[in-house]
Amino acid sequence: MAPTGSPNSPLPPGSRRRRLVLTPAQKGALHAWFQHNLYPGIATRERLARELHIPESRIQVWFQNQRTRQLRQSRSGSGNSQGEGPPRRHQQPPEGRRKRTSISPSETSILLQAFEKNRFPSIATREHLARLTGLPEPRIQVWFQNRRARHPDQSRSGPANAWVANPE
DNA sequence: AGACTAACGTAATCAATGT
DNA sequence: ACATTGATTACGTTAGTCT
Repeated sequence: MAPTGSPNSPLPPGSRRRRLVLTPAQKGALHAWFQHNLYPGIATRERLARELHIPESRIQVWFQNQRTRQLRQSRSGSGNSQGEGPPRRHQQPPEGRRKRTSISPSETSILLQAFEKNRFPSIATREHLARLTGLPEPRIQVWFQNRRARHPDQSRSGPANAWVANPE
């Protein structure tokens, strides 16, 4: 039983974006920047994206993963209690964030419909929605993350339902 | 087969914007 | 002041690459 197949597939195949393979040159450049700043702002990330020919969202994820890697290595490596940088937040003036994306009511309506059908859209679906709305796919991914966090599956036999009772 | 790591998830929080 | 919601963080998990 349970031949080659997994007992259950939490995620349909092809739901993730294709994993990209970084060249040694790209990794080198990223590591170099990481040394200078663990928290690059949108301007730096966009510049790196242009120079390395990597989507900005992938740069952002690389820095996220890299911070975790370094912290993990710092800890388990040895009884290092000081010297290396503890999770010191940006000591330099923090670089600017991405400008808040404004999502129009009609765009929200499109995303909302998709959300009701599937709270975990595949990369193909997210890209489709990006075309429909004209919004960048990474913004759509974040939109779904925020939506899931703030609108838990209400079809659960939970509390007597106190959500938006619509006053008036 | 196991190490490494990009992609992705949640939870908490920061922060812009509108009322 | 406060509610809403987009953006970012830490950290754990999933799954593709490489040895």
